[in-house]
Amino acid sequence: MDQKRRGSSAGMDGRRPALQEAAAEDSRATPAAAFEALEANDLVAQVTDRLARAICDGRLAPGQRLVEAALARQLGISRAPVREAARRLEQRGLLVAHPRRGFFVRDFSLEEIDDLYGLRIALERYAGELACQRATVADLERLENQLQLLFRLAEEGAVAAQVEADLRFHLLFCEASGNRKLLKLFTDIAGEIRMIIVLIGQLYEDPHRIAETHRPLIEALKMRDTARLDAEIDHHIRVGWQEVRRFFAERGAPETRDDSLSDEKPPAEKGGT
Amino acid sequence: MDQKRRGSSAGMDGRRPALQEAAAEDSRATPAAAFEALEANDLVAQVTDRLARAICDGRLAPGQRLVEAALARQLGISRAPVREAARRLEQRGLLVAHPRRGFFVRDFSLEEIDDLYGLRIALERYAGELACQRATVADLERLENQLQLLFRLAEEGAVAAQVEADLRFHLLFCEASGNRKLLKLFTDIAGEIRMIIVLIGQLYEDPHRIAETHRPLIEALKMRDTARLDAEIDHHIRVGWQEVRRFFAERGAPETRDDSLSDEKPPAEKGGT
DNA sequence: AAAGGCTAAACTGTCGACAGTCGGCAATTG
DNA sequence: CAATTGCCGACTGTCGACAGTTTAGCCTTT
Repeated sequence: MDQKRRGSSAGMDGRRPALQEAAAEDSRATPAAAFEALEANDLVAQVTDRLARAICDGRLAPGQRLVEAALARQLGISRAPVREAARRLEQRGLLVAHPRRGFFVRDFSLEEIDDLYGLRIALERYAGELACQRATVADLERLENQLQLLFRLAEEGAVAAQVEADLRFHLLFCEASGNRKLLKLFTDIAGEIRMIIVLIGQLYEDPHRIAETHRPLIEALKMRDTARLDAEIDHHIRVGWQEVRRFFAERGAPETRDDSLSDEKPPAEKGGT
Repeated sequence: MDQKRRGSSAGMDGRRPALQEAAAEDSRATPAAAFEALEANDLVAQVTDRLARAICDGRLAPGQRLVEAALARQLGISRAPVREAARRLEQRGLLVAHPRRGFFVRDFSLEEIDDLYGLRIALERYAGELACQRATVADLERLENQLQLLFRLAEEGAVAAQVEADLRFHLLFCEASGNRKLLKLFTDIAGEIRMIIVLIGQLYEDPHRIAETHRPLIEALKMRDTARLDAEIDHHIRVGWQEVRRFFAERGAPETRDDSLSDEKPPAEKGGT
């Protein structure tokens, strides 16, 4: 009876990153179909988005507890949507759920970071391999543009934006692979990477050089040189990995509640995402 | 320290008249799959488990719709846990959620199968690489035992059990990599693979030979021969992939609602999981 | 003053109730 | 007779309410 205004404090905000929002499937009647499909009332999506942003912006510190009821109240909605949103963020790796105790903002141990980056390399290398076979001119163009964007942001000193653009560059790469499942997995991983980078606090020492390190990737892809692209990707990511590792080594390692084995260490150098 | 809880809640009198007559009248949505009511704690986990089993056992056909309320009634619980379980299965790839329309049992298009297997190769190769560096004697032993189990089940002609054991063998492999995140991702993928295999209906033509194809993997790992292991894994999986592909090619391709690009085709031969 | 036990407060897991939405069937129209 | 619009029923998205569990703080005991 009181389907109250969900605008108290939880209005509806803008859209988010979405790569290629394909929503065209209804081409039946309505000739002048020029209306964009609106999907406003999706509380879960909105909450998910907000929380994700808050976490990645560092407004919510790692390890911090999230109380469903409190959040729900702040947003002016019930617990159901909040709960659902939290679940989604959990699967994306931004939150962890402790049964009967609720959700906590994800914190990363050094081991987890290594696991993540190692996996990232494996996935991106595969993406590169596929992209070499399948990438379309449109894909290449998008990548080129993204590269230009990286340079522009570097000039402007827009660090946060550059981190975002950097990640997006890699997503475009995965997209060019044509393997949807791969893109999906990588998207989640990118989310975790983003969080790690933000946690560390800007590590971009030389924005322009960072942007530069992406050029070889496109070059190799353009030449359809699988072997070289493979090597470039491996190197590119390892550089960032070792940079992250350096900053994280001194930071605290959270709950590493059981055994563990770690080896794999990235080479040396310094770099971007 | 958490065994006795929840003394039949619901209301105050603690009675729950639902359930018994549930299946009788309901013959519309969620048909044949007659689930028995459950009663304990952690409902979500139980429901998740049951549904997963039902799906993998083929009791729930691909594309079939799952109605929250109906399921909840059959299980004698409310919709909340069912909903949550469904969400989990969605992220595991066994269900797909259509906004406002509910959950449907996952169906695979040929493209999705290709994406999946391609990804699987990438992941298992990485797992193999790591395992070569880190696998402990205990890991090797577990793998050996699992291999023996495969042979035993082959002898007994326990096809279903062998499929399960086969998948587990590969999981052990990932476990030996020591990369937890990798293991997690692969576990989900294995779930989808399992579903595909079951959908196809037993494809094990020569159980013993299938078991045999796993031996080279252990051999290479024992020798810590990364390159060879890499090649073996690639080959091993591609064999299964092409087998699956053959069976699936004639089957129907479900809703592939958008564009798509597909290339990647596995070599020839025939094989197991 | 520190350790242990007890009580109250804070939360999560579940439930049952609604309202709005989606899909299909049926009456209507040309 | 086929296409279109309106209506009806079936379901999902949300909500508010409880019960049992876990956590935190206070009091008692050694």
